[in-house]
Amino acid sequence: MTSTQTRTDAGLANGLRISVSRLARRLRVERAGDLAESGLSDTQITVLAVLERKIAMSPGELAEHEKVQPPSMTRVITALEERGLVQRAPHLTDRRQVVLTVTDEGKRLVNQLRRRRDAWLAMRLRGLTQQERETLRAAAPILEKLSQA
Amino acid sequence: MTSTQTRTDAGLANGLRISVSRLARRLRVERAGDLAESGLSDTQITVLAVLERKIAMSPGELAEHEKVQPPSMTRVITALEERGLVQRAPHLTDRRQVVLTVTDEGKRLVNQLRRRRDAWLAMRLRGLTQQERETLRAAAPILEKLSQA
DNA sequence: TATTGTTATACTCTATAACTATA
DNA sequence: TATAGTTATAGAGTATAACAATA
Repeated sequence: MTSTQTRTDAGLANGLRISVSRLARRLRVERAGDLAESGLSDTQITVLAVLERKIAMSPGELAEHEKVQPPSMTRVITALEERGLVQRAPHLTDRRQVVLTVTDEGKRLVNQLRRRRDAWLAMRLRGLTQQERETLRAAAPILEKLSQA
Repeated sequence: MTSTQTRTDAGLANGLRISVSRLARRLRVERAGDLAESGLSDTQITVLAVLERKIAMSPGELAEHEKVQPPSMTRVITALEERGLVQRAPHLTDRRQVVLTVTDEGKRLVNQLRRRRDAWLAMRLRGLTQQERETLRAAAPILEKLSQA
């Protein structure tokens, strides 16, 4: 299975899809420990991380961004707020809207989780040759581009 | 975000983790349509695909492979059997065990889903330069290696 | 009348605990 | 007594429908 044919373009699509999906799955499994330890669900962590980067989003924007329905996002936000990780505040001009921001404690947690997630992969990367790391360095932005709309 | 620092080794881990996770997520979203259309859940499709490649596995082996508990796998298998996609048969020597095989209809469905999943990525790959595709061709087996234990 | 967000409720998937059959 | 699988039951997460407040 490791040597999936990637010579043809169709073969490349198949091989790349499998290897990317498999590594992503492994990354998820590796962070499962942190997930359990933090007591937050997968979506909760993702939302917290999004908010930490792009500040002051509304629940509606977040729901669309994360491809979940608004009521589901309400529950996620409520859970995060009860843990003191995010804060709801009224919108300045439109009082129907809610503005969300990450608390200092939320920021601390996000950065802690982020570092831990990178740690596993960084360790595995050290087991590669210099040449292989160069290849991945070149591939990363291309993978990023592929995922964009 | 696209130009995540990948120059340092720590930066590479972070950039690679993000790009791989994001593309995998995109691949999941893109196949969500097929998933809904087939009426099968994510795990059901995965199990069917595993069985189609490595024939005659037992429920217990599958549960371990997919990192779910045995009762969960029982439900997955039952659902697939009711759809006529897999078949349960008694083990030849140990009558406690169950042997699973994919039916012809199951094989047809797996191959159909597989082709459709590759189609989206193949289309995106055609939008890259020849040079970029070469880089990904070189990267795929390295990503595969990273995900191995 | 349209929108933003929430509450009420139901469904899907997975887990733990208890049980049956076989080794 | 241990193992393979199943049944019974509960919990987590998300969805749809109905509702409240504001534009």
